[in-house]
Amino acid sequence: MPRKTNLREQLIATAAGMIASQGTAGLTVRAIAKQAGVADGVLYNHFSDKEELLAQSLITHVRNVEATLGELPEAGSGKVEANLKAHLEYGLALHKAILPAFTGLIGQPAVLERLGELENDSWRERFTAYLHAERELGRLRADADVDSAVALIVGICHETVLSGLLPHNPVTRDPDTDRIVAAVLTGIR
Amino acid sequence: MPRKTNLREQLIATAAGMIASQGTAGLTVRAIAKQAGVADGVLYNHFSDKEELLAQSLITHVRNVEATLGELPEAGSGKVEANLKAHLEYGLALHKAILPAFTGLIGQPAVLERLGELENDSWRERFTAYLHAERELGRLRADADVDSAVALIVGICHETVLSGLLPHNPVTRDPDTDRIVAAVLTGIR
DNA sequence: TGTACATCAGTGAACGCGCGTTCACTGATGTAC
DNA sequence: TGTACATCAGTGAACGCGCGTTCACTGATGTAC
Repeated sequence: MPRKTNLREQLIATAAGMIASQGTAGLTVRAIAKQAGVADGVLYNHFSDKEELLAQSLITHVRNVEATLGELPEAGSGKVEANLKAHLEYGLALHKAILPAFTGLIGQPAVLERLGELENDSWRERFTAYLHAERELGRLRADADVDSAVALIVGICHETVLSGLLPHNPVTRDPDTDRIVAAVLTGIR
Repeated sequence: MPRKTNLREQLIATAAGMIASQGTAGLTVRAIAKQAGVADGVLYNHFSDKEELLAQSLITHVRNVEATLGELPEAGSGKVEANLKAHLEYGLALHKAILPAFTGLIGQPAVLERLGELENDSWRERFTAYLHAERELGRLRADADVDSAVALIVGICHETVLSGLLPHNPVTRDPDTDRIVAAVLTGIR
């Protein structure tokens, strides 16, 4: 095992990896230290407490996930259906990788409050901007309620991931993104 | 304080009330016992362990919430817009009251597995049935993708509640149900 | 180059705490005569 | 009716455990001469 000079970064990377594979629920400082191959107490030489390590690791985790996701399409290029589908699938993949880590922290706002530097729902903002641009280009109805469409699409991302986390559901399949896109574009009446 | 003959029911009612006001995160058996005005250990005379009490209390909590919500409209009656809005507002109120209790348990599947007797997303099922009925009555397009519409509406309920729980969002307003309904009915293109 | 000392990141046993859970005990209530 | 005993729901101090955190100590490394 190569000796890293910067133990702080090593601990963050290790914790981020553990968050990715098992979430934040039940994640202990001892488990992180063992995984990193260092002593239990060493984390307090580099962080004020567990929460600071967790907050930094969450940020790293989110960035790691975003780095694996492709680019989002530009307004005006290609077909609207395909672009909408790409945005939806991006959001689904993003939330599937990220939401479990955050839901495990719902009882502890202290960690979440340290995440200010993580500009949060940047995907949602980009998606909103994309739809506004398409509307101005005339590729969506002039009176289309873009903000509601965003809320619907973002919601289905959360809903899909949450349903998978709460085992009370019989079967949870990923939604058919083609059909969702069609429904949002066309409506049901 | 009136002495209840059935301490088991008293403990469930007390815990359900605490779940309603502060969720399941950080809920301890001592806090429940204190709130109920009984000894710490008495719960083990009536339940096998904390999880059994929690599971029963969750069921009671859900039923309490459902009892406060009004009736859902019947297909064919009134206007579709108003009916959809009523379903959406029902779902929003239901999830706002229920989801926080469940998200606090995401790390502990043991409790959730004891909830089998709670027929779970009965609202979702009724909503799906409602939309199918409206389509057969000709009040929705014959080729309307009802299942996707359900997924979108359910999703926005989860999304709204979750955004309120995760404090990383600047402002979380309840969605404008009229606009959401219009967007789902009409689409954006 | 060799030696003595200072530094300081890293160590891991130990601490305090809160949790779920246990169990010897209490004392009100029911029963037998 | 009165008395002795049995029952048992309820009590709460105590237990074991895992957690985050601390801190006296180690030992490799750098520095001075």
